[in-house]
Amino acid sequence: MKATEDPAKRQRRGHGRPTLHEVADAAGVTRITVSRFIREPGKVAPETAARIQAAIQQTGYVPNHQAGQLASGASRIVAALIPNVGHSIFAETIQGLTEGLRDSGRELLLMATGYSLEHEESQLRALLGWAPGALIVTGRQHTPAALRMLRDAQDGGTAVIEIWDHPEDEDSEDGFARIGFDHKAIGRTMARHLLDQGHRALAYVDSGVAEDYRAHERGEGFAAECEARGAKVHALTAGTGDAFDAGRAVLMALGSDAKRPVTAAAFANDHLACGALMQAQSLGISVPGQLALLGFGDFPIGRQLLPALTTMRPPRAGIGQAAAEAVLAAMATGDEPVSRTMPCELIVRASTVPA
Amino acid sequence: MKATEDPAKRQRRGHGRPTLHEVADAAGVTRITVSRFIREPGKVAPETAARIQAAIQQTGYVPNHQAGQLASGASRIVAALIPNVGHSIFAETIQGLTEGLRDSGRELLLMATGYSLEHEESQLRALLGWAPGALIVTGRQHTPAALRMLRDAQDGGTAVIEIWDHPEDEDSEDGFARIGFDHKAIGRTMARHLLDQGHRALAYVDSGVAEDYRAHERGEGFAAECEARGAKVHALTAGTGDAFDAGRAVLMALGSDAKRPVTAAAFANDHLACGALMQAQSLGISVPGQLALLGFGDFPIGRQLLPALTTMRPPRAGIGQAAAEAVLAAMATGDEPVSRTMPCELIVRASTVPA
DNA sequence: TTGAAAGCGCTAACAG
DNA sequence: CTGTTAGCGCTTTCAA
Repeated sequence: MKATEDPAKRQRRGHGRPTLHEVADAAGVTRITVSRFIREPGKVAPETAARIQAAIQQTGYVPNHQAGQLASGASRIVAALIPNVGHSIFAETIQGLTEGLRDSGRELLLMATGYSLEHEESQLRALLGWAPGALIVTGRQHTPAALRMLRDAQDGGTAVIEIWDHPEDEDSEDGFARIGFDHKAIGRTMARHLLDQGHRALAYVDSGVAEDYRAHERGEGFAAECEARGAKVHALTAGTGDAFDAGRAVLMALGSDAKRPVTAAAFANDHLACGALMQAQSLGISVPGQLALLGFGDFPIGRQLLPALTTMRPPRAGIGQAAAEAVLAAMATGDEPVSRTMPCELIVRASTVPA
Repeated sequence: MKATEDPAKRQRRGHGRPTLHEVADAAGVTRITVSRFIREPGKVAPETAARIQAAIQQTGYVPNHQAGQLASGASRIVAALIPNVGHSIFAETIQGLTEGLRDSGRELLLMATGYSLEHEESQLRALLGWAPGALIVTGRQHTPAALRMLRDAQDGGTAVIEIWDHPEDEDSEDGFARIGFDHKAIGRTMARHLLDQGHRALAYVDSGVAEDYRAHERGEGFAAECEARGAKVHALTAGTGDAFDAGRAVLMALGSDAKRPVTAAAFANDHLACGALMQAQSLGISVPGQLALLGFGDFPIGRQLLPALTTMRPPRAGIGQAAAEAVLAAMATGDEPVSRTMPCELIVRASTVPA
């Protein structure tokens, strides 16, 4: 037994921070009254409230959410699984999420899957341990075990949402709310735009990230539309390093292959397209005269180049905000969150349509 | 008393998920044995382990971290406060953080402050409620209340780290470990590079984000070095919209002001500098002949332009990884985390040095 | 308006 | 190797 029987920190376990009990002592009430004051200040007598308020200030009390959540069973946590937090497209979605959650009294628990379904599964397990009130996952592809966890969570009252993917066909329903758009349909839109300009020999340049199935699906839609209209499509895949460089490399490949007299190319994202555009400029290839270029994502740089890049504008931050709204509503009402289609807009600029 | 005495879900409160107790029943042992199996599988007899493993599978048990942390007092949470999650510079830091934390059994609780110290304070309060084992905040400027919370947390054994700022002078020590670099010194380096090229009339274009004091400090260092070497410095501030556009606008302002015969300009970030560079191209201003341009951040686009942009390369993801390592080490040993200078590298390209 | 009793799900300490 | 006892800090009835 230590001689240091300092009354302020005589706890045996715990983390030594002030608890409700110490605030209550300092205010001359019991713990429950302090607890009430924190949650429903109106239900406490003004004088008591003042004393408690002072005691909180004086002790520097910070409520312990773990204990609170454990006791109440209500969860304040919103957990999100994102492929890559550093990628500008998802970064803005997360920013939208954090903004949408701000001042809602909810906290965001975030993990990056690195586009790996296996990581997603293990991280989902870790996340579920926090008994989140809501779960936001990217896309609709999951391992069987992850799917089961998501279903169990939803059955247990957790709001589950899949973002960045919302196919139009009923066949792909999996019982979870979705916020996003149909990537195949977007691929079709991209093809349609180019076909309407009269192109008959096109290319789709896919992302080098093998697990980015959404980019692949845009390619499928693109190819389907081309074929439906009797045009030729070539499928390429970009490299994985710097996206601008990868785009430049793709353009070289496209140009050096005499068997591919492509007059228009669509890309999995704007960075690839911008790289190709800059390389075309270096090579003196006229855009869109000799080659039309179409991107996806509407990254700021695309607007700055000459010619400016035609692209699809997805609601990057909007998806995050919509997801925040949806889970907040679901957590408030107890209902399941509702799906929402967030449309993607075609931004026509000079890289596909001559001035 | 309800008639529905379904043995599987007869709990009164709680969230209805299976608990240790149900796993234990299914495995024919007591809760503590299951708990042990989960934390230290080696300390359980192989046969028992197998039965427990099966019971976990069968029940779909997920450990409740809130309860675990509450009981053990040990925290698995790493909380981080970042100005803007969507900004590419911080997005990569977060990505570095999540990667550094992966498979460590820690979870990242993330909040964005929007560059506001008031937000930081209130979010810090919310974060502290989770009794995080580590706290990562951006920069060394905090409100007095936030500072007190950080100190209290550190005194209570929480690992606290400030990232993206690590001044060299002792005067600015505040007792927290820091991972980053000295922004004033970087500003000096930037100026030195331009001064060494013979420039005598320079400009520093500051960020339009008023609260980004780190960009301001780079400007201070820049100005100090210029003045020390008897050169003239003009201070400008960029607009707040699209950074490329803001950079373009700055270049127009610079060019149209006859009283400012500036021959070199440094920018708070690469996007501003790239905007200015592209605008110079549009206007036929020769870079670096008539005007040398210097950025900060080493964003990928800077390498692609012609001339390529000279810039400072900060360890964007590296800071996140280093922070992860530092807090993991501190949480493991119980010591305070250690500071680390992450150097920033000058990348000389053609926008300041003619080929 | 305030308090007492009970318990959320888990783990530390000590036995056996 | 396994179990018992006690309790983490808070909130929910229900009662005063």
